[in-house]
Amino acid sequence: MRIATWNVNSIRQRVDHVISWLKETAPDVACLQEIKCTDEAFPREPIEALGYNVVTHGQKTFNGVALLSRLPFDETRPRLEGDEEDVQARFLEGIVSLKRGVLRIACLYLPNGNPPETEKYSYKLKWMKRLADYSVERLKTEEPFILAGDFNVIPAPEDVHNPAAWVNDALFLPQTRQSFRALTNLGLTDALRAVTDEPKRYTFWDYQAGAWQKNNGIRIDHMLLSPQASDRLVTAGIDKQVRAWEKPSDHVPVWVDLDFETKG
DNA sequence: ATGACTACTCCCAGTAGA
Repeated sequence: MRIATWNVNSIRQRVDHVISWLKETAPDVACLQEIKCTDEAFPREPIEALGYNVVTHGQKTFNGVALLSRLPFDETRPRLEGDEEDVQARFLEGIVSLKRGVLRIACLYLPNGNPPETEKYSYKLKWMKRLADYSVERLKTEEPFILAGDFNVIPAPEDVHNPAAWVNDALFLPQTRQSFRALTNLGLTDALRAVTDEPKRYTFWDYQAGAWQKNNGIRIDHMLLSPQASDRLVTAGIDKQVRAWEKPSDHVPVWVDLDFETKG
């Protein structure tokens, strides 16, 4: 089965792209970030028409995440535990049943954190700690799960065109990368890096200054697999081609193929 | 280089993104 993630930078601007991409890549489950609208405003009909169940956790103007699944959801839950005061719509998990057992998919939009000397950065680091705490709890179940989304983390120098330009940025600061490694050190696998060491496998190119044309990109959209999901990893990829479409998102989709049997 | 581009919003100049 195929699981994918994509920061669409406004679902209302990008619904035609999402429809074309769903037909092309045909994920069983897709995680969307930055839908930038309320649940009521989400254009669910054209997506449901392709056979997807749609669950959203949106808010006006900013953030917002959605889960699309061809398999029915046993359960879905918005919000990352660990801070009742956090009202930003950045997390939505869903559970689907497989032929044997279940698979949990967490769709996340991790805070950007810039500028680093402000509370935006401390919010990012706290959010990453909450994500680690969440992962520790889920790992105890020994059931397969996936953290999929826009992590706003450049894990390593080979994941950025010009590392020197990013050394003081919240996406690449040592403490940010350390917090990302804290996740992988728990036993979660960076799916793309499990299948290739190739540098420059980017998922984001800025709209400005011809970044796409110069391949001035960064790899910040990731899929982290629990041990029981990683055991089933067949391959992973990046749908780079959508960045060349007309009026694109600045991010492109990332996906994994997992050898799980589905029901029916 | 206080830039560049895109999308949001009390509909338009200000904010946010990365």
